[in-house]
Amino acid sequence: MLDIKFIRENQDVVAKAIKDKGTNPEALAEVLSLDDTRRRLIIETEALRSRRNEIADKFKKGKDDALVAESKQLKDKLSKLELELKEVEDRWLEAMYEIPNIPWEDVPVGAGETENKVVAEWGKPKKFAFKSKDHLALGEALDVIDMKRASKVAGSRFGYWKGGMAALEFALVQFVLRILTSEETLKKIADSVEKGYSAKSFIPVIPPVMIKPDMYRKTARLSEEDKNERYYLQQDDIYLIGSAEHTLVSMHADEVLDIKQLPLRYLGFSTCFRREAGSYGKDVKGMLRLHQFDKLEMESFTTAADSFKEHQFLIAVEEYILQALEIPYQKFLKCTADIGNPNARGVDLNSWLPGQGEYRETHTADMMTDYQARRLNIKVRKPDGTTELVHTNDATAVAMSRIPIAVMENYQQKDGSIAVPKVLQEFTGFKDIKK
RNA sequence: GGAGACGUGGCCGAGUGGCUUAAGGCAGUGGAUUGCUAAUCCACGGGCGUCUAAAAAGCGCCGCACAGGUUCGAAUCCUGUCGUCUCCGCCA
Repeated sequence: MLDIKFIRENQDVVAKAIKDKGTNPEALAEVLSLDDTRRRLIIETEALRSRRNEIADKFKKGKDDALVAESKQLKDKLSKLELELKEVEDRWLEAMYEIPNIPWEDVPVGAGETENKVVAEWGKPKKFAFKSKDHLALGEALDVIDMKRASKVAGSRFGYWKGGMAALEFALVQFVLRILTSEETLKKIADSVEKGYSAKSFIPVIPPVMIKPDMYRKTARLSEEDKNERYYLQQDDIYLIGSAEHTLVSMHADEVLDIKQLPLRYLGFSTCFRREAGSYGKDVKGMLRLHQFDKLEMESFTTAADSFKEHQFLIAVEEYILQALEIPYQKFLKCTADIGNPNARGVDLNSWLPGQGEYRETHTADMMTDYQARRLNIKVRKPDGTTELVHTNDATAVAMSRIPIAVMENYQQKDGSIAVPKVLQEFTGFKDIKK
């Protein structure tokens, strides 16, 4: 959510953001008109309350029947006004959620995914001296993927990872955990962003995978559109998370953080749940798009001054991981329509998947500025004693079905076996996944 | 799932219907004083509205888990919800 004062004073900026992001064009006018009504009602109710307090004060000296009558009358008027005010405020808040975050200055204006800009490329697609296969063919032959039985048991878009590939996931977890808790490694990465930038370790977290509706709303990840994508457990009025981000960012709701704690970095490991309601017919083959996958997610809380650097830092971490795994990728600066409502900026890394013959999204980094923090009410106390909203950043460390797929397809060998990337071998304890 | 206790500011903690402008303490920030440090003293401390070009100051309203209710008046009484703790039950 944006600051209403900012919206009032910068209507042209907000209107441009709405246009560039392609969100509801009515929202701005609605917010402003509801805001006018809201403030008018506030003034009226406060006048009545003020008079009521005045009367109550006089009763300290003695009772007065005329004043009792007046006060009773005030109460009637007040309860009507307060009801009206609450309705207007609810509607205003709904409209406020529809106003998107303002895109950062370097975000390209564009109407969809195809207008994202490639800003960097690392590695080259490998040429195989034999006929390469996709992960499903490889996995079924090696008996490390079983989608047929998953479909019998759970339905479409589920899979079993088995044997060597299940072990590979645990190896990836340990590998990433080691990098993100090593200040020595992080220092190199942080210095690449800006000499001397904080190399503070990430705190590993295993967060809840369920979240209350109200809290979900406040993370700006439960818009009407988002709801189609979420699993909701009616019996318990609770949602399954789509990413660890959702329960990590809300962890500090209604808190005032000490500036010495910042940057506060978490590495969350969780299963992620997605209905994939809008993706019928897309990626139906294989493990690329599932209802359920595990993910290591980075989440940072920083001051406003550091948030852009932190965003770059998280991207640098993502790149470090892909480079260590020797997976070729392209780096995209996402355009206004593709970054999403709460983002000020977004960067994707698309990894080369030989079996698909294309680069596919494996990482995403979101810069949220104070958009999430405002509704979650997360602040930081600055050295001068005042408080300001924190800025939040989130980014993928490793998304499990996609990186394992990238490993399978990039590391496949002529005999159909899969070589384990060097950096993972100490964690798997084996060098190949064979029949 | 059952029984009980509890939920007050950044933190601790008093407050059982109007003497509360939420006491007092700790931490923080600004200032005064003092060779330095420490100590002492004073002030400030959340949100919204109003005023303002913007702010500050001022004024008003709200704020004692959340939502309702009773009352001229609620942190205080009542109801519901959520959460925490203790015990019992169930359970990996």
